Amino acid sequence: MQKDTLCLGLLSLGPRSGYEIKQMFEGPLSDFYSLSFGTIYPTLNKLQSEKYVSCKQLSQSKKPDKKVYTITKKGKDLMKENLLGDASAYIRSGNFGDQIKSEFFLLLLFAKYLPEETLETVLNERVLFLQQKLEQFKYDGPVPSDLQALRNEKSITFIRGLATTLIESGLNYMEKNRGKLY
Amino acid sequence: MQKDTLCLGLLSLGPRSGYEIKQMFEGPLSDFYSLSFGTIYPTLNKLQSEKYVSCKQLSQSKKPDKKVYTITKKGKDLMKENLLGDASAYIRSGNFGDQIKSEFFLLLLFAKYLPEETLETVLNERVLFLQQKLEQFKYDGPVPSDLQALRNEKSITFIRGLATTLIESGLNYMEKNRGKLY
DNA sequence: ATTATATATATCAAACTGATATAGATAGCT
DNA sequence: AGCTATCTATATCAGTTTGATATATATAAT
Repeated sequence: MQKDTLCLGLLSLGPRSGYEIKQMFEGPLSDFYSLSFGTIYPTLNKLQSEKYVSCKQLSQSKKPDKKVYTITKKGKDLMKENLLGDASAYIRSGNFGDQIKSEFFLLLLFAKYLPEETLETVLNERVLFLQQKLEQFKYDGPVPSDLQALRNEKSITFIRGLATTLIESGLNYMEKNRGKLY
Repeated sequence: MQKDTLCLGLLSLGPRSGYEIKQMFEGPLSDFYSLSFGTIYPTLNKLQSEKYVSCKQLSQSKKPDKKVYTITKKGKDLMKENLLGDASAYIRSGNFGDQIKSEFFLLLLFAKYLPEETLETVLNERVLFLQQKLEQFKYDGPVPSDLQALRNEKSITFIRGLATTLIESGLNYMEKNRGKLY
């Protein structure tokens, strides 16, 4: 997805600063996508200069100033147009679409070059790690207020449920079939 | 995973040209990882100049010349060293690890901006697409001989099985819960 | 006092991709 | 025979993106 469309989409959930957009990528979106500051800040500047977002400079008492961006009518129109135009391309992506870029799968591919006890440790730690992920996805407690907007999206509920299901069946498969790697 | 380690790993399965390594990424590895020609060719040149691989220029009668690379003892040692050293980092990656980069999940996140009939089409096509993927992973027929080496790896059997399981439970979830998106 | 951490924006070298260039061969169509 | 398309094969490069670093202020912990 174009960085422009993505930033507009996140701003459509409510006004935010670049730093806060990054926090979304590191929090609730961290398993699905990310953009770096090096992409976010130039994108917001470009969107502002082309009037897709407006910007208010806020002086905060105990924190540095921040620039809060709000999506404009023009920006919402562009976002909708881009989503519609590119929807068909996104059907074939990620999490069994084109690419997963899984370093873990690559490591398994070359598992025969690891000492057996290393492989054992690796698989044990992977299981632990996935169990932790599962807890994270299942956790329904309070989140920082500026992230609650995301949490409340119907689509986030759907995606969290899907992620939970996928991790559970992956864990199950690993526990039943890890013997095949030796 | 470092491109060096990855290329050495693929060459450890048998001597290959840069073009043939790319074919692996576009064939049996396409759902898990990829590198472009712009990365593969410079990497092979660097590995050769540092004696991690040797190179034979082959004149072919009906095709362009090709450079076939073979991993050396020094190269195999480096590969094993790197795999061991980085193994713990790869435990927390992809397919529920750090990042999926799923354009499809992003599209769902903004599903409310799509007309209802578009969303319906998108979900239907995603189901069809995943069903096709499932067939691909289940297919056990003949593959080009230079890719058979990969197919025969124990780890590939494990990973294909895992992918099949994940797609199946993902499909199942989507069919049962798609109503939650409207 | 010092170190660590958090908020906040900005920049940049290094890495990587996607596209394009080059070149010989084959295959199908008219 | 000529034309277009596609495949094998290597190479290069502009444009994009990341990961790291710089800058600045403030709080919390040791």
